Order: sequence, then C-alpha cells, then structure tokens
Amino acid sequence: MRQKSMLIPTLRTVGAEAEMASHRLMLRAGMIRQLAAGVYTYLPLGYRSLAKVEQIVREEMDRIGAQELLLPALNPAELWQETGRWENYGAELVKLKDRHDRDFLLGPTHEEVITDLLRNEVNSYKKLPLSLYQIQTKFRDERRPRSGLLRGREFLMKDAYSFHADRDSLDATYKDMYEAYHRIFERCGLDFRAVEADAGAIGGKGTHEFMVMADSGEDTLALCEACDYAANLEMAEAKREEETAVQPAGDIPAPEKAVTPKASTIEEVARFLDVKPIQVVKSLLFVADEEPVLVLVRGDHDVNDVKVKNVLDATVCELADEETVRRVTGAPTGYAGPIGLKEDVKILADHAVKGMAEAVVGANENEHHLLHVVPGRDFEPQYADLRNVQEGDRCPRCGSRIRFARGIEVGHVFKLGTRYSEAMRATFLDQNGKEQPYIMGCYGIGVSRVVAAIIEQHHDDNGILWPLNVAPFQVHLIAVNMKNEEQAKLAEDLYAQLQQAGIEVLFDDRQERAGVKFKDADLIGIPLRITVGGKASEGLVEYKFRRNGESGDLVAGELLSQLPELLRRVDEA
RNA sequence: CGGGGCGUGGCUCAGCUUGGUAGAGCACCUGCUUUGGGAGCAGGGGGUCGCAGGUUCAAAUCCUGUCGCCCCGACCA
Repeated sequence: MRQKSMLIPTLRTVGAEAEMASHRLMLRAGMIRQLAAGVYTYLPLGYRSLAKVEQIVREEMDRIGAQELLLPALNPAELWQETGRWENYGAELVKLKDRHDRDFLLGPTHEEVITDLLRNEVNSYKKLPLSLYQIQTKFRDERRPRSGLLRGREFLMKDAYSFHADRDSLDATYKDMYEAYHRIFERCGLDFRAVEADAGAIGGKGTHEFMVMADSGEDTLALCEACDYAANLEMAEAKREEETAVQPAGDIPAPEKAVTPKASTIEEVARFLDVKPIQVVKSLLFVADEEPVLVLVRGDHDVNDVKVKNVLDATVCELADEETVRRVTGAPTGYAGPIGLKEDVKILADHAVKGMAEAVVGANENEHHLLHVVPGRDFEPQYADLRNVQEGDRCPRCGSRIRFARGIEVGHVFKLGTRYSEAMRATFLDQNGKEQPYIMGCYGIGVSRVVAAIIEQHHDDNGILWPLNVAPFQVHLIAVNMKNEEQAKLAEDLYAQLQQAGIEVLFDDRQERAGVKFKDADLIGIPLRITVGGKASEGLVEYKFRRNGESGDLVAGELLSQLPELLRRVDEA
C-alpha cells in the first residue's frame, strides 16, 4: 500500500478529553475517529489491525470445530420477551420501533436469536454437540461510554454458543474454548490472566473472565503470590480467620450505650471511642428485591454487594436510600446496628464478624453506639462470605498472600446451562425419545476492545509498538527523499519486490521531509522499518525495529532473503 | 442518574470577566529554497462563534432554554 494514497490522517495533538493511551494513540495514528459518544469509525489503518485480531479469533474458533455464522443485529422484541430480558436487561438495551410501530432492539448479545434458530432446526441428540459463533457489531447503550474503544456503545464482538445433550459435553467444549482463548490472546501478544468471575444474573459455576493486565483497567483482580489462584475482586475469597480471633480474657459486660457525637464513619467512631476499626462492626442497609437487609462486616472490611446479592439470590440489590435507613433503623445513616432495629429485617454478617469477641455497633439512634456487643450472644445473624478480599489476605487455596492487580476484561466463558433453552422451550429428543432442553455455553471476546488493550500494553512515548501478528502492516518502507531519483528508484524497486513476495508493506512515498516520515512511522508503530536514504548510492538500506530501536545496514539486494530472520526477531525485547 | 467542565476555520486553543471590525499555532492551496527526526520565506483560501429564544442601537461575549461532548462517581455484561 502506498502511503501517499492511503487515508492515514495522523495528528500531532489530540484534545485533553482523550486520556487513555490507547484512545489517544489510535486517534493520533489515524486509526479511528469518533462519530458520537462511544461510537467510532475505523479508518483503513485501524481496520487492518481489527481485521488481524478478528482473523486470529476466527482461526482459533474454527480449529476447535466451532462454525461461523452471522445473526441479525436487529431483533424483534417478542424473542426477548420470552426470556424476560426485554424488560430486565435495563436501559443499556437499544430499543427502537419499525414503521408499523413494532418493537425491535439492536442486539447487545445473541442468546435469544441463536436459541431460536436451534429450536427450529435441531431436534435430535444426534446433531449435538454444536458450537456456533459470529463476529459482529454489538450495541449497548452504556451509561457512560469512555476510554475510546475500551468501552463503546457500539463495538465488535465475537460471541460463540454451544449446545449439548449432557453436562460432560458442555464441560469438554468449555475446556476447548478456554484453551482456544489462551491461544488467541497469546497470538495477540497480550499479557493476560484467566480469573474466576461472578456469573451475574446468568448463573452457573466455573465462569472465567480473561483479563489483560493493565494499570488502566477497570477491574480489580485478586492474585495469589504463590499458586495460580486468580479471581475478579467481586468474586475473590480469602481464607477465613474467625478461628484465630482473640478470645476474651474474662466475662464481657452487657451491651452499654455510648454517646458518639458526629461520629458516623468507622474511623470517627474508632477515634472517638479509642478503639481500632477492627473492633467496630460496619452495618449497611441494603434493599434486595424490595426487602431491606442489614449487612454486617468488620470495620476494616468492605462489603461486596455482588456477594450479598448472590447470598440472597436477589435480582436487584443496592444500598438503601436515606429515607429507608431512617425508617428501618430510626436513625440517620451511620448509626445502624443489629440490635434495636425498628423493623424486623434479615441480618447477614460476614464470617469475620463471628470472630469479633467484643464489638462496637451502631445503636440505631442518632449519635449513639453500643459497646461490649458479642456476636452470637447479643444478636444472631446469618453468616456468609460478604466482604471484599484485601491485599495481604490469605489465599483460599494455599494460604499465601493475595495481591491486587488491575485488568481489562477482553473475554469471558460461561456455562449457561438450561436458562435460555428452558425459557424458550428449546428442546431436543434424547436417546430415549424424551424431550430435553439444550445445555448451553456462551463465550465472548470483545474484538475491538482487544485492539485497544494491545495498545495499552504495547506503546511508548512516541507511539504504538505493534506485535507483528496484529500490526496493520509487517514492514514500513520509507523513502527518505522521493525527489532523489536514485533513492526513489531503489525504494520503488524494493516495494515491488516485497509486494511480489506477499509481504504486507506500507510504502511511504510521500513528498514529506524525513522527520515527518519518521515521526509518523513511530506513531503508527509498524514493527519493522526499512529506510532507503543516503546510502542508496552504495546499494545499502537501513532496517530498524520499532520495539527496541535496534538498527543496521543491509545490502538492498539481500533484503528479501534477510526478511524472514528480521521478522522473526521483531517482537523480541 | 448525581457532581464538575467544555462547545469559536479540518485539528489544538485564545478572545467572554468589563458587549462595539472574529484571532493565533498547526493543517490546506500556490511559488521559491530546503531534504535522515514534525523546515524557511512570500502569497492565498476557509468560521451562521453548537442550536433556539431574550436583553441591547449593537451579542462569540450578558440572560433563559435546549442539544452535544468530556471527566469523576454510582451502575453494568
């Protein structure tokens, strides 16, 4: 491709609004342009890298026997009403009407459509298992799109669905997918981890998210320093500590009310009463499916609302508003506690609370707390794992230290079970002629997000450092001075040779100064640069690796024979 | 959805407080010079100042409304 005729509108500067490295660099390198909040055009250069990632995904899906198809993005509401998601999916669902005033939506995911297809076309266990996938634009009306391609309202996604007659078959495909995902992200040059994740409303066990390690990531990961335990914070567990709690030296007196003026936070209470946060119970009122629930954790811990929601098996679970808190506790927020509530609400406590020999709790009265409260003696909650793991906690597997890291979610694999097939009465006949709902799995990869994640991990101050497999071109051929006939001729000749050899080459044949060309080349980040310059008269050209800056001279006539070795080394360092 | 900020040539921004001829840099076009790290000189084209009302002799500037975009938070597959 000749750079003179290719649309690569590089920018010297971008506005302050783009903060993420991948966002800024994709704008500057002329890969993308924004059309609306969370909606982007892929320019030729950006589209080439997107297509590279897409192709890697395609090859690895095909390799494990998944079949590619393409489902409609425009879906009728009826299908989504069958599973209840027309109502429940929330405001993220892009809804619209056709000219006959019928309801439609733009698909954010495709369980309904694929299940509908299968129930009509596949009725026998003999046709199972079956894995189908597509690579398609998805639509989610995010509350706050941000960070360029990392969180858009329209984005490219690979979604695969598998259908099985039994659990073992699902497990086998899940494993195939899990391994295929590892190959995909490795080929993309990513440093990533598969972590245990919350299955969310979809339910099911053994769900994994694939996280690209990046400080700019939105998710917090809990990783064990010794073993391979890795989990999303919303799911991570710690080894329980209640057995190690200090036993009281003697008898603990009955609860006693204490005045705690203007002390509504754990820190303020602890300071005022001269105790440690670890001796105070944090009490938070949640509303789960309309029902108030009091949740207790130790003062130095944080409640994990996903865990609360899962323990309660609730659909919706959020912190109660001020009004509800006053009604249930009789006090403003900050003074709730398990004793003396105005209403009879369910009380959940984290396991660590059980280990508190003598605790301070809110008195359900403005500016008052209770001292000498003993869990099990003065109140009896239902215990569960309800808190966020903290750095330094013990790994639930091996007991070593847990550390945190940030990650960008680029993929997830789910065992769906029969949730959709049952709701949509999608069944097959088993060997006994009995009707059974399909057992399903679903497997997603955010393809456009992968491109952004690659740049988050592979860039420097001057631009992108593409791994060879996903670079828009393999070689950037630069003619320093197109007006110099000798240089132009040699460059043209090499360009023809490279093309002939099937090398993906971008030829900078523009009438620009060398500085402009080099700056653009660094920004665009093609891994191998071949420069035709002053030494053209001696038949020499220069090679340079974008990644580590290594450079040297080559005899122009030997470029083609040297190229395989150069390309082999281009990702090193 | 709550809080904050910004909408002025293609891009990045100044001008607004205190109303009075719409600016700079980059980019673009022409010519000459230059040609290995975002060149120099000369000339030139391009903007209903997001939109709609209002105040005023006069609005980019003041007021009201509205739309769009960004950031923080809440939320989310």
